[in-house]
Parts: sequence; C-alpha cells; structure tokens
Amino acid sequence: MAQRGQSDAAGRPPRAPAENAAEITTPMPAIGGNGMPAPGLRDRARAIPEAAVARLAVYLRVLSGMREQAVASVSSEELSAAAGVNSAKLRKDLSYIGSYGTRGVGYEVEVLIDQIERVLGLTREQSVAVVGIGNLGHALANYGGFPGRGFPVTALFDVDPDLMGVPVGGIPVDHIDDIPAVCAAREVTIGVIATPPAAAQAVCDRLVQAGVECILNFAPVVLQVPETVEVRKVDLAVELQILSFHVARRADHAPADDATPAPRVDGVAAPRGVVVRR
Amino acid sequence: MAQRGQSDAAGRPPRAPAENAAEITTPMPAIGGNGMPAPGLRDRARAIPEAAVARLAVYLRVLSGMREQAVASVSSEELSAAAGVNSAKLRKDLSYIGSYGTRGVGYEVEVLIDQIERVLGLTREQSVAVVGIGNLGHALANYGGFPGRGFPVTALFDVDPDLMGVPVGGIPVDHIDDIPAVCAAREVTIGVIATPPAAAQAVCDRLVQAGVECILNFAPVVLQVPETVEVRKVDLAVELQILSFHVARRADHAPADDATPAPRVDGVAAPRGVVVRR
DNA sequence: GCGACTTTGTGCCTACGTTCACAAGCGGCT
DNA sequence: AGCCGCTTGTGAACGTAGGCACAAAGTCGC
Repeated sequence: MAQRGQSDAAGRPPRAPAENAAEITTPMPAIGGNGMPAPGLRDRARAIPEAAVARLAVYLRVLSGMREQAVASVSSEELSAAAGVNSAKLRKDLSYIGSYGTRGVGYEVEVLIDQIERVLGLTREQSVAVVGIGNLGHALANYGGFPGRGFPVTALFDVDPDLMGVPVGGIPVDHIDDIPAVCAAREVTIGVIATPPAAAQAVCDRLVQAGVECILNFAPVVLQVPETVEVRKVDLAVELQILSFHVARRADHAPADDATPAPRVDGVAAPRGVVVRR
Repeated sequence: MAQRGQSDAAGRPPRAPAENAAEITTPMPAIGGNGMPAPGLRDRARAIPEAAVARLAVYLRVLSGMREQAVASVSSEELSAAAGVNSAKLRKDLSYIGSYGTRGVGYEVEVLIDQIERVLGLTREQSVAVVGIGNLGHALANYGGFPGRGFPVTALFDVDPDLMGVPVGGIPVDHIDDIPAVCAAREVTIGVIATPPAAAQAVCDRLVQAGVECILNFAPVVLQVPETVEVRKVDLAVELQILSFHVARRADHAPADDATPAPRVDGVAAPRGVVVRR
C-alpha cells in the first residue's frame, strides 16, 4: 500500500486526529426508530447538536446582560434578535435542554440562565491551565473571569527559565515538565495551548498525560490526541484566510454582477445612520 | 412584562446580525416562487461550502510544511491524515477548486499550494487593522507574518491617549476616531476587533464606515452589521463553555455507563517523536 | 368563567455536509 | 504495446442542521 504510515502523522496508532467539528452527540445508534416521542425529563441532554451548544453559550451571555438590566422575562423573538439567530432556531435550541418557557409569555431570564449553565456544566468550576506564556498566553492569563465567573485560570506553564515563578495575572508560571504534577494537584480540566506550533504537540501530550481531556488549541497545528480527548482549535490564520476568501469572492463576483444591493465601491458601505448609536 | 431589550438589542433595524456560521454560498433565494426561474447553474464554480474553505486553509498549512521539507507530491491519503480529516472529504474539498491531481499518483504539493492560495485570495495581500491594543491586541499585532506571509498588519487603533503614536510590532497606534481615514489610506480590507465588549459595536460601525467588509471579532458581543459585511467571531468564553459541556457530559455519562474504553487516568499519550516526517 | 390572543414546543420538510463506493484515468511493468 | 494496479474525482446515499408552520398551552380581558 501507499508509502504512508511509518513515523509521521500516523506514527501514533492510538490517536485520532482532532477536528473542530468533532462529533458531540454520542454516536447514538439511531435509537430504535424515534419511537420515543415522550419528551420526558428523563431523556437528558442526550443529543444536543454541537452548533446548538455554541449558540446556547451565546444566549447565556445575552441573558446575563439582560439580568444585569433587570429584565425578568424575554420572548424567543427578543432573545433571538439579540443573539443574532432566528426565533425558531432559538426555540429549538432551548427545547434541547428542556421546556422552561411559558406559552403566551416567554422565558424567565433567571430560569433560562440556570438551565443553560447546568447543561453547559458551569455549575461546577473548571480549572484552566494555560501553556505558553507569550503575548497570547499573557492575554489569556489576564482574561481572568471571562464573562463573569466560570473558568478560573489556575496554572500557567512555559519553557522559558526566566519566567519560572513569575506571577502573571496572579498565578506563578511553572515549567512545562511539571504539567502532570501541577495539573493533577489543581484538578485542571481544561488545557489551553498557546505555544509556538513546534511545541504544541509535545505540550498536548503532556496535558493528556496529566489527565486533561479538554483542550483549546491556539497553535496552528493539527493535534493528534486519543479519542477520549476533546480538542477545539482557534486558528487565527484560518480565520483570516476565510475572510480573505470572502474578499476575493466579492472582488471577482460583484463587479460584473449587479446583484449587490448597495454600491460597494469604496464609499460608505453603510446605509444611513450606521454611526454609533448610544 | 417582558420588557424588551430596549436600547441595545433591538434598536438597529437596518442591520443584520452576524453569526459565525454565515452563509457563504450566495444566499440563493431558492424558496418563495420568486421571479428567478433559473435555479442557478452558472454560479457553479463559486459554491465552495464554508466548512470546506476552513479546511482548505488547514491543508494549505500542512502543504506549506511539506514543501519546506522538500516533499514534492502527496496522496490524498497522506495529506488527509496530516490534516486530520478523512481522505474522501479531502478529495471532495479539493475538487471544489478544480482537478489538480494525477490519478494513480497524487497531488503535486506546489500546484496545490498555488491553487489553494488562489482560491483563498492569498495572491494579493490583505491589509489588516487591529483595534484595541490590550493584551490580545498586542498579541495580534505581533503575530505578524502568520504562517509565512499573507496578512500584514498595517494599522492599529485604540482609545488610550497614552498609546497614541506608540509603535507596537512596528506599527504606531492611532486613535479609533481615525479609523475611516487611516483604513482608507492603507487600503485595509480586514478589521480585527480586540476591544472590550462595550466598545465593540462602535468600533465595528467605524470599520464599516471605513469600507471594511470583513471583520474578525474577538469581543464577546454579537455585532450588528449591514449584510454586505462578513463577520467571523472568535469567542473564548464560548469555546471554553463548549469544552465545559463536554466535561459535564462526560462526568454524568461515563461513570454510570461504560462508554469509556480506556482508563482515563494516566493515559498513554506516548510522547515520543512529535516530529513530523520529512 | 370563557374566549381570544400570544408565544412556546415540535413535526415535517428542505438544504447542506459527510461518507461511501466505484468508474475513469494515469504510470509503471512486462 | 498492452495490461495492471493505484489514486483521483464524483454521483449517490446517508445523516444532521435549519426553518416553517401549526397545535398546544397558558395569560389576559371581559
């Protein structure tokens, strides 16, 4: 067979490549025909689509903002508008976590927040370890409380001897060789990789060794991990390239075609009053 | 009661909310009888699924690595393994951009790189402006050349008077009020928002005013933009929450149920050779 | 207490993305 | 030269996600 297979990417048999769009819902062998219409409470968050989970996180943020402004209840129409999705999708997303709305009225902000937090596992804190204390690592370490509470950064790692022990955002930096020990001690559940690409896989391996099963990877590398580990990647270059693709598409698409509703020529692409509202 | 999200959420009629998973293929008004009898055949070549575009960017990076190691040709099997996808998907993705492989042999690395760059619009440089020079902004400004060349950061903005004129990563910081002028002068095509959430929408508005049609948003806010503008968002909190969801699912899923094939404690991550082959 | 109105929750249908499987095409071997 | 085996490119099957539209269910007004 092909000459592939020796030592490279495939050299690690027990691992599976990690893609961002990994399966989230357990394979779920197509249940014996959806014959279980009983939307009982018993049927846990069994099959929430990944895309829905991502949106739930957005809803949660919007809801938190509403709570701060003392909004007590909200309709799917309002919430969906604020979250940038259509209302049917929002209702379906919410239906995945249960029925907490009141027909004819809407949803109670407080209740919805609690339920989304429950489903997202935010009721118990998740310790985060950041590896690679460069520019990005610094930014992440200081990000601190995120949108309120939730993900305390409890460990920082780097290889630079000069950084050892130096506190960043209140946490002293440890050497990456200590990842297993420190992560275990601090019960880290989520590892964030912000190292240069060359070091990413090695760091990832150490995190996995330490028992970390969820990794957020900022390094532009495709990590190889055991299939029990969940990896999400945030890839700057990819994001920019996707945008670049759109620019390109626009460039050799719009000019010839009149379809564009607004004059795109370098002028104000904005219809009136795009100015800051506030 | 349902006091609606007054000022903030619902106040901007002429805008469309931007979601990450935006439509990439032309909107295609398919539904609603409309006056367009032709379903669309000519628009053919331009229908690359967004997901495929994201993967193409990954392939490009992998291919660049291969070129550096003097690999001249590669099969779909090898490339897909290195990119973490299955080979059929890879071939289909490549087929969207044309037929550049040789049956029985594989793809020429050089050719593939050129073609992907062409499709992603990387042949012409895209000027990037970064707004919000905090920790993250610094990191972005210094990120510089990304995976080789491609996206020169040519403008930086902030509101902090102390930063005005201070060079970060070689570029002096300007005031956000100058966004329209500076962006126009430097032909910025991509704007990156790395400001605190409260400032994000205002900054976004200014970028749009300046004619920027592609925005990468790091602020945890749902931006409202005209539909001609493409927004992608990178949301740390959402990513962490998605991972948290996985942790939670695992916690009340695995213990009771078997599911876990391997003992998770101290997995064998086999930290051997992280190296990739030549 | 009852009807009308409002908004949720969801079944169904469409579209999209992924995977499979195989014919077509190409190079190498004999 | 002609056959053989390998790998691409893609049509079709499959599964998932999105959106519409409506019945269910609750509130408010009278």
